[in-house]
Amino acid sequence: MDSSDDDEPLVFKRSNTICKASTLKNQNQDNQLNNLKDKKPSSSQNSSSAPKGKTVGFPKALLPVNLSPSSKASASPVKSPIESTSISLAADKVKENSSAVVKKDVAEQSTGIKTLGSDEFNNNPDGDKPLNTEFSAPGLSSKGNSVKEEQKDQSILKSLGIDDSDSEDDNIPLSARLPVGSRGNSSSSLSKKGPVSGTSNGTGTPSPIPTSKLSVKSEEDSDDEKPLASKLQVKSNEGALVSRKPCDSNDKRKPLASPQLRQNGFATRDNYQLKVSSSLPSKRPLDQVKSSGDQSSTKKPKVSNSASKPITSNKHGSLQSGVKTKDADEEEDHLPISQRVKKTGALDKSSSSTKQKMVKVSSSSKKINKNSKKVVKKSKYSVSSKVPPGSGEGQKWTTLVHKGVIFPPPYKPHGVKMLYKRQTVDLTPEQEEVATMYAVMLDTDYMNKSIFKQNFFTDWKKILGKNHVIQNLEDCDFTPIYEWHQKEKEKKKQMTKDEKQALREETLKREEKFMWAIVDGVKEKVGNFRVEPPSLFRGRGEHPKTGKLKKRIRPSDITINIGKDAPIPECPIPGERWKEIRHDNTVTWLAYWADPIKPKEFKYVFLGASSSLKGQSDKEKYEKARMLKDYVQGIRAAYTKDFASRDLTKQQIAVATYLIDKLALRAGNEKDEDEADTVGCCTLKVENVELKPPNILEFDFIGKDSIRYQNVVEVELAVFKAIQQFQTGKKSTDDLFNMLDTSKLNAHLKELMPGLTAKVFRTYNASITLDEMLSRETKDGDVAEKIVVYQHANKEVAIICNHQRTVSKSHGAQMLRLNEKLEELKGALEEMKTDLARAKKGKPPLQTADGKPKRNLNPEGLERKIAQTNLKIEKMERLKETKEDLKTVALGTSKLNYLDPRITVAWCKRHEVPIEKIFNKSLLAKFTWAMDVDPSFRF
DNA sequence: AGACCGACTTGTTCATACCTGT
DNA sequence: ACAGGTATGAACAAGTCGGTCT
Repeated sequence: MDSSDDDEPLVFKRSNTICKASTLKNQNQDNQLNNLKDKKPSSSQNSSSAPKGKTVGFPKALLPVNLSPSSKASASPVKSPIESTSISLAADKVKENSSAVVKKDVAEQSTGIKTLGSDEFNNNPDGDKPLNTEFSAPGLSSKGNSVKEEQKDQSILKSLGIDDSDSEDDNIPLSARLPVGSRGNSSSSLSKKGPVSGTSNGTGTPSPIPTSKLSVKSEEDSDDEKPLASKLQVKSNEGALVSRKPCDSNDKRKPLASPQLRQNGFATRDNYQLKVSSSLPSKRPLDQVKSSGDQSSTKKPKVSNSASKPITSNKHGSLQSGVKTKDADEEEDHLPISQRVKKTGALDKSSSSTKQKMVKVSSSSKKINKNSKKVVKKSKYSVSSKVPPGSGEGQKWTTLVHKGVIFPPPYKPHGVKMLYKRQTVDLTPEQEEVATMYAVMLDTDYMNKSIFKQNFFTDWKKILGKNHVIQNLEDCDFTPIYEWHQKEKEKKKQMTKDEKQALREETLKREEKFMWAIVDGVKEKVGNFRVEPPSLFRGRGEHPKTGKLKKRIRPSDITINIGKDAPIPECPIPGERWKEIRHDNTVTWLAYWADPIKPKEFKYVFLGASSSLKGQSDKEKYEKARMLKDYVQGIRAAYTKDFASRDLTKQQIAVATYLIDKLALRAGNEKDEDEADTVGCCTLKVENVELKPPNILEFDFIGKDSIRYQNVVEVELAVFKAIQQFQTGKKSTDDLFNMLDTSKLNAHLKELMPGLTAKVFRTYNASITLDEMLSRETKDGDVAEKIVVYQHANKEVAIICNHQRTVSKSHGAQMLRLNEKLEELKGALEEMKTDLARAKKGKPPLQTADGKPKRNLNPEGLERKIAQTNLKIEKMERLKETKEDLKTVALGTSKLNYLDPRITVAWCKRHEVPIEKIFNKSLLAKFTWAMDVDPSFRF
C-alpha cells in the first residue's frame, strides 16, 4: 500500500541534541513514519542472550528486615540487611546443581553475546558509528576486551563451567536451604524443598536476627507442586522476605535500529552501550518527565520534588535540584538520556561519544518538531506553555504521530466439514470460524474445563441459531478441522527458508508503518499495534468466562489518540471509520477498544518498552523503591509497634504490611464475581493461612494468574497472635483482614512515605536483594563465575517474587534422557576401570557386550579417559539438578520488572562483565536509561 | 465511603527463531 | 543436515492504583 511512503527516507530524528523539540509536522509525518523502516527490528539478533536462568540454585531468603520488635531489630538498624544466617546445610547440593546448567547457558550466552558485544559495541549498525563507551567504562570492556572476555568465558565455562558454582555456593550463605531432614530426602532439588529459614548473608555473618527454621514441607515430592515460595523461606523475624518467587517481566520490544533516527530503543544493533548513550539523547528526555516527579513514584508526593524541580529548567538543565539525597548525582547521570542530550549535548560525559553518533545519525534529517503548543486537552493541570513534553504534570507528550492499528485479515473459510452425530455438517463461514477456533484447541488443557466448553458452546450456538442441527457439543466431532489445521501447520513448517523469509518480509512491509510512532519528534516503537484477532477467551485458572467468544474488533470500536497536528490515520477497512479521535496528551495510549470479554474494561495500544515514556516511568518506579530504603526502617518499626494495637484496623494494617514487606505479597484488590477467584494480601481468606504454633504460618492460596502460593514462614510471635485473633470467630472463607482493603492500606502507606503503595515493597525487596547479593557474593574471578553469581541472585529474587512457570511438556522426557545418558556413562566408566586394572597387569581389555574387541589402551590413556568421563558425569549431574531445580522458576520476570537495571549495569562496570551477558537485546533497549549509571551506583 | 472508571504495570504462555551437539 | 532444546518476543490476561462519581 503505501510503499511509496515507506521508502522515503526518514528524516527526522532528533539528534541527541537539542532538537528534540522539533517535531515533525504533518507534512512529513507520514513519510517519516514510513521511512523509519530502516531500522527494522533486526531479525537477527545475535546478541546476547540473557542468562536466563540457570543459576545456582538455591534460594535463600534475604531480605532484611529489621524490625523485630524484639530488641535486635531495633537495635541494629540494618539497612538492608539481607543477612541471614543460614545454615549451610545444603551447600553441597547447591553447588552441584547450579553448576552444570549454568555453565551451559553461560557458554551459550557468551557466544551470542559476542556477536553482539563485540560487533555491536564497536560497530554501529550501519557502520560505524562510534560507540560510546560509556558503558565500558571502567570495567567494561569495550570492544576489545569484551571480545576476549567472551571467548574466554566460553572456554572457561565450557571447561569449568560448573565448578564455578561451587565456589559460589560456598560463598553464599544460603540460608538455609533446608533444614536438615528435609533436604535429604527429597529428590534432587534443593531448593525445592523448602522452607528455609533464615537468610544468610553471604559472608556468613550472621544476621543479628535470630533465625528460626522453617519447616519445610519436604514431604512433597513433586517439586512441581511445591511452591516456589516454599523453596526458600525465610525466617526472619526481622523481616525480610521470606519466600520468594520469581518474577519476570515481560517486555518485549525490540529496539529499533534505524540508523537514522534515534529511537529510543536505540538502534538495534549498535552497541548498546553506545547506544545507550547515544540513544539517550535522542530520546526524549526522560528527565524531563522525570522531573515532573518521579511521578511514578508518586505523582503527588512528588510534588515536593516537582516543586523543587523546575520543570522548565529541566529541559535544559535537566538536573533538577538535587532533591534526592545521595543519589542525586547518580541519578542525574542515569537519567535521561534524552534530557541530556537535549540539553545539548552538553552533558559531559556521555555526551561526547554520544554526540558523535547522534550527529551522524540525525544529521541527515532532522525534522524539527515543533513543539506544539498543544496544551493538554483535558489535562487537569493545564500545562502552560510549552513545557517540554512529558514534563508537565499531567502531560505526557507534546506531539504524537502514529499510523493507528492494524487489523487481522478477514476470515478465510477452509470448507473442511466437521461432523455432528457422525454426519458432516455445513457451516456458514461465520459458524465455521468459531468452530475452527475451538477445533484448534482440541489438544489443549482447556478441553478438560467444562466451563470453557460450556461458554464456547453457548456463544457458538448464538451464531448457529436456534434451529441448527447442532444441538449439543457432545455430538460434535471437530477432528476433521483439527487435522486440517495440523496439516496447515505442517505445511508452514515445511516451507523453505527462502519462502519463510519472503513471507516475513511481506508482513514486515505491511506492518512497518504501524510499528512506529513519533513522540515529540522522536521515533519510538509501538508496543502492540495489532488489534487482537477474534478467538476464544483463554482465561486462566477457574475463570468464569473462559471459552467465551472474543468477537472481532472493528474500526468503529477503536478510539485513536493522536497529536492535534498529526494526520489522522486512515481507517484500513474501506467503508468504516474510527469510533473516535482524541488528542489527549495526558495519557500515553495511542488507541484503545473495549475488551469484548469485559466490556467495562479496555485494551490499549501503548508505546514499546524501549520508549522514553516507558523508560521514564520505569526509572521513577525504581527511584521510589530506593526512597523506600530510607524509610523502611521507620516503617518496620511502626508496624511492629502496631502488631498489638487495640485498634483492629491499625492492627490489621500492621500485619498486612508486615506480610507484604516480608513475603512480597501483592496488595490484593477485590475482584468481581466474573473473574477467577484469586487473592492477594488484603483479600486473604482465613483458610489461606494456617497457624502452626508457636509461630509458624503456612500460606496456601491462589494468587495472580491463578498461580498457587505456598509457603511456610516463621513470623514474629506478635504477628502469629494477631492472625490467630483475626481468624477467631470467622468461617474459613471469610476475609482474614476484614477491616482492610487495598485503598485503606495504600492510604496508610502514603502517610508513611510519599507515593508509597504496596507494590513498592516488591520492587524494593527484589532490587535490594539483588544489590546486596551481588556485592556480597561477587568475587574475583572470571566473567563466567561472575555471571553465575548474578544468575544466582536473579534466582533468589525470582523465588521471592514467586514467579513460576509451568513445567515444560518435555521436561520428563528430558530428565529420562539425561538419566539414561548418565547410566551409560557410568557403565562405561566401570568398564574402563576394569580395563585399567587389566592393563596394569598387561592384559588386554575385555570385549564389549556384543563381543567386539576394544582398542588396547595403555594405563595412562585409560586413566585420562576415566578422568574425562568422571568430569562428564559430574557435569551432567549438575545439569540435571539445576534443570530440576529451575523447572518451575521463571527468572525473566524479575529482571524485566523488579530489578533496577542500574544495579546490574553498575555491577557489570565494576566487575568488567559485558552487559550483553546479562541483558538481551530487548532488555538493553528497555533499559537504555540506565546504561550510563555510575559504576559506584548502589541501590 | 465505596463503587466505578481509567490507565498502566506485571505475568504467564505460546510460537518461533536460534543454537548446539551429533 | 538434523534433532532436541533454549531463548526471545509476541500475545494477551490479570493485577495495581489513582481519581471521580454518587
